[in-house]
Order: sequence, then structure tokens, then C-alpha cells
Amino acid sequence: MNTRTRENLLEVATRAFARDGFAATSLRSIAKEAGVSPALVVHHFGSRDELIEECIVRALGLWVSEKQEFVDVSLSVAIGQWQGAIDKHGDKLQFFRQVLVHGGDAANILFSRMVQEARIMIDSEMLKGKMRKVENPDDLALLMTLHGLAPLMLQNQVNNHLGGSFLEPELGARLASANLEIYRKGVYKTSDAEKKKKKKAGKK
Amino acid sequence: MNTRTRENLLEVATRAFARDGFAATSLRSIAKEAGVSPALVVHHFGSRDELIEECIVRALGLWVSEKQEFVDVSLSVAIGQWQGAIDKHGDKLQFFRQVLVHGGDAANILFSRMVQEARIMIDSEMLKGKMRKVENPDDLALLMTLHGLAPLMLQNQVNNHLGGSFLEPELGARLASANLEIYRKGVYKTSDAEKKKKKKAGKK
DNA sequence: CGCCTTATTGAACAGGTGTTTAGTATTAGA
DNA sequence: TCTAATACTAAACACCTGTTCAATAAGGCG
Repeated sequence: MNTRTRENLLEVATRAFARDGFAATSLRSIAKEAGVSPALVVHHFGSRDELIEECIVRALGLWVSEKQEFVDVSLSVAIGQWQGAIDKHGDKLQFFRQVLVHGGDAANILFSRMVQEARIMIDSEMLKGKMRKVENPDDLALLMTLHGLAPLMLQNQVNNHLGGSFLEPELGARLASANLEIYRKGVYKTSDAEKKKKKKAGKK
Repeated sequence: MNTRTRENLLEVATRAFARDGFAATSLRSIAKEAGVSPALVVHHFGSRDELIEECIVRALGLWVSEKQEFVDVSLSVAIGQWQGAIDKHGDKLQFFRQVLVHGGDAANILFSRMVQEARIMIDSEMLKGKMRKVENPDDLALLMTLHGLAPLMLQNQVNNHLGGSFLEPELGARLASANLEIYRKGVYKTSDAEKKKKKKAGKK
């Protein structure tokens, strides 16, 4: 089995899918970009769908094998500290974005894993005393994952709105600090009645 | 000009685009669904791209004309109170979701408008004393829009994760209340030093 | 009525898609 | 070195795409 051309094919395909999305990337264009005949691609992978699946499995595999790094990313994503994460894993994030847009089992698995890791992060932060106790940590994990993924999913619109790429340090930092401000202090004022309630519960 | 078939065509097309996305919806399938020949569609709209554009313009037009309603939606989106908004505007929201996924000028305009309305909402809430003063209201508007759109963009994954549709009252309410909890109290503890600082600033 | 515009269609076109097939190189193993 | 498997390709297939064209039906208007 020729591993080299196979791996190269996977790399080229993943890059193309990350760049243009699954729907807009044809088997033929991948073959051309890899300097190879279309028939060879199906010879190696069976079909276009199986190629896509292999790309996803491979990307998820890389994720798992680099898990420690990606936990950092997940955390960075959650609290909006983009620049570091993007520098290291920009292309992979773009690919995962396409997976999420594409939907299906892989997207569900990917998403649930991210929520799961956010959940672990929350427990850890609470143990360290950096996070307050919340009513439902599972829902918080879900929400923080959503909040973290939102700028990735809507990156084009965010970039257009800000007039630049939020992957750049300055804009990224602005988004991050604004997000952190919400996560620290909230935005809605708590009513006086609730404040007292909170104090009581705290003293007890 | 036959307005009836034209309008019907727009309606069928919009519904199909909302359901399956732009990339996966062919001119021919729309024609079939409308019980009409493909040639008639291009006779009325010139081309598939122009049909898409007309659908978008029409949807944005409906948005503007029902602006008051949609401001409510926007606010509901921002604070995560989905169920009411979805009941009234579910199909339109699905279409807008596809527009955002599709990207391009229309998506940028739509997104910036939502941020803008969020900004107006923030000012109004601050005037009413329901919101605290934040460092950069523009960035807050951007973030709240992102937070509101996230569950819409990732609805399939969220539904899969929760084991049901978050458009249903119970799950929607859960998400909403978790979001509100963040927006009210934050999640990260502020350090003691910062707390004192805050108190000083408050008394001054 | 007849005329002209409009609505509508079936058939065809050119191009793109994923996949198959038959054939040729290339390589590895006995 | 001969053989069998593998790597690879050009060409063709069947299908789907958006669009065009010529033709027919239907109204509106003088």
C-alpha cells in the first residue's frame, strides 16, 4: 500500500474542504490539486463520501492524539482567547468549522466532546476557586461551548463587522476581554431582593 | 405580469432553501416542488442566483416591515428566550440561518443589522437601569448577538446533545435560564482586589 | 375580431459530477 | 527473472446541473 500518496491525498483534501467546504469541493478538484487522476482517489478511498469520512476521522484522531493541546484550545475558545489557539491550530479549526456546518454524526460527536471538555474545565476551575458555583454546570458547559464556537461559525460576518480579521491579536483581544467582562461581572443588574437573598445564602 | 405564480415560486423556493440550504437546493427541485417547469423559473427571475437574491431581499423586506416584531425576536435571541420567537418566526429564522451559513453581502448586512438592534436594545436597557454600564457597549452588542445566534447556527448539534429540540419550551427555557444566569451574575469570580476597586468606583 | 405581449412548456445544450472499466505501468515477492 | 499484486491513468458512462431556444397557449387591448 502506497502510504505517501494516500496521506498526501488526505492532506490536500482536508485543506480543500477546510477552505471551501464539503459541498463546494469536488473529487475532481481535489485530484487536480494533488496532481493525480480522479480515479486514483476512488481507488484509494472507495468513494467521495468515504474520503470525507476518512478526513474527519483523521482530524478527530489528530485531535485526540494532541488532546492536551486541544484542551487548551477548548479553554481558550471558551473564554475567547483566540489568538494563541488560532496560530497553532488555525487550519484544523477551519476544518472543524466545516464539519459543524456540514452536520451529521461527526459534527454531533465533535460538539459533544467539546461540551464534555468544557465541563471538565469548569469543574477544575471551580475546584481552584476561580469559578463560582452555578445551578447547572452541564448547561453552563453547553453555553460556554456555544459562546466559544459562535465567532468561529460566524467568522466572516464578524470580520466584516469589525473591519478586519478577529484572528488578529488586537481584535481578538478586544473580543476576548469583552467576553471575559461578561463572564466576570455579568451584564444584567440583579434586583436588590435577589442581592439580599444571595448574601444570606453566602453567609449560611 | 403574473404575480401569483411568481410569489408562489418565491415562497416555495424560500421554504426549500430554509429546509435544505442553498447549495443542496437545485432550480429543478424548486420547479418540481412548485409544479412548474424549470424554464419558467428562469423566465421569471433570470437565473438561479437572482432567484436566491430575490428570496433574500424578500425575507429582509419582510423583516423590515415587521420590524417591531423582529426587535422582540432580536431581544429574545439575545437573552435566549427562544420559544416565543420561534413559534412566530421559525421558518424565517431557518432561512436566515442558511443566509448566514451561505455568507456573502446579504449575510454581512443581516448580521450587522442584528448587532445594531442589539446595541439599541442595550442602550434602552441601560436607560431603564436594568443593565450595568459596560466598557464597550458596541463589543457587548456584538457578543450578545453572537451568543444569541450560536444555538441557531448549531441547532442540530445542540438538539442532539440535549436529546430533543431546544425549540421546545422545556429545553428552550433551560437554555434561556442558564444564559440569563451568566448574564446576571457572571461565572468567574472577581478577585478581592477588583471587588474593592469596584466598590470605590461605585461610591464615587 | 386580430395583434401583441406575456406565461408556460418540452427538448436540447454544454458543462460538471461521482463512479466504472479496461488497460498500462510499477513494484514486491518467490 | 517470472509472477502477481498494486498504483495509476484515459476514456467512457450515467446522471444532474443551470440555461437556451423554439413553439404553443393564454390574456389583455385596440
